Amino acid sequence: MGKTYEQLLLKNQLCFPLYACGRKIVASYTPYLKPLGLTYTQYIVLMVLWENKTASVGQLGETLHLDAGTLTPLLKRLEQAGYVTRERSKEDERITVVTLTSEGEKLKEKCKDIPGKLASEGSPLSDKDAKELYRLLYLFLDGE
Amino acid sequence: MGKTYEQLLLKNQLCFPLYACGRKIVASYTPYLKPLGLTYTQYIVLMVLWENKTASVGQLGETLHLDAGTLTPLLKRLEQAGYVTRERSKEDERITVVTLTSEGEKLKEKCKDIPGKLASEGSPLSDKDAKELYRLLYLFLDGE
DNA sequence: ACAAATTATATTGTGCACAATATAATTTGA
DNA sequence: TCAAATTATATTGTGCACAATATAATTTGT
Repeated sequence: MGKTYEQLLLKNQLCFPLYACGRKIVASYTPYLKPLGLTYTQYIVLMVLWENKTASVGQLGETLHLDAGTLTPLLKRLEQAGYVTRERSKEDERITVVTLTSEGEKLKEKCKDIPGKLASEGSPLSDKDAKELYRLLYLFLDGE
Repeated sequence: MGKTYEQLLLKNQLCFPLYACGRKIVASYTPYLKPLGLTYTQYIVLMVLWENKTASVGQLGETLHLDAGTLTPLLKRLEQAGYVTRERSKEDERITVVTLTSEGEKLKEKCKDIPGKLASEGSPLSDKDAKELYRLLYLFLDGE
């Protein structure tokens, strides 16, 4: 194996574990979300709304790094399920305002123990390592 | 905001940056892969084959943490493009053996500079941070 | 004021990603 | 030995994820 190709080895790249960890996160939440009829992406959209009650499609996209092509159909499904409403802003009709319903608010109570349950499954990371991982991930996300 | 809900805050969770970084990795490779007609997942499948020339669907899945539902159609597309062949093993006909073609081998040459180009875009991480991130990600992946 | 540029969202199309199920080949055990 | 269990892959169906494009509303510049 020539030196030239060394960096093409899976084990020498940061990209693969990042990609794999991203999918592992979704997989680890799924057993807790599926009984509630939620996907992971729907869950993090709801997390934003549990903090703010209301948000535009654009604000959700900026917060979660997702585009309208992902959010529009997802929000329609959440609307169909009765967890949010979608209506055009009166001030600026280009904007679609997403608002949590009382049913959506109730879901917060059902979800509040999920992070704790996942933590108690025994994370392979110590508190110190988790903090460091958190720092490095945000450095990677926000940097450049 | 009651203490009970604190752990539901996006900013307090490790899951979101992991999920977002996974997608950012795919997005950062895409500009280099798309001109070659490849997706990121196809690229990492080819990386395994560039190392081994041949692999079963199951071996690819174990290495990349992907299941047959993802791999079968992806491999059919790579076969269609002429980069791999798929045939049942003579010894055990349950196994589908995926083999790199000479066209697939040629792609390795075209891809060998991609990691370097991405690195030169200016990673927000120092070498030391990148090493530490690598360690923590594999701890998270392999642990438990 | 009003045409051009910009902004915000929606739509369309392709390709993952994975759960659930199906199918065929191989292995195991009474 | 041969039925039951296991293994490896394929198929089906749902839901992202995102590029490319479309559309309608708003802003900008002259």
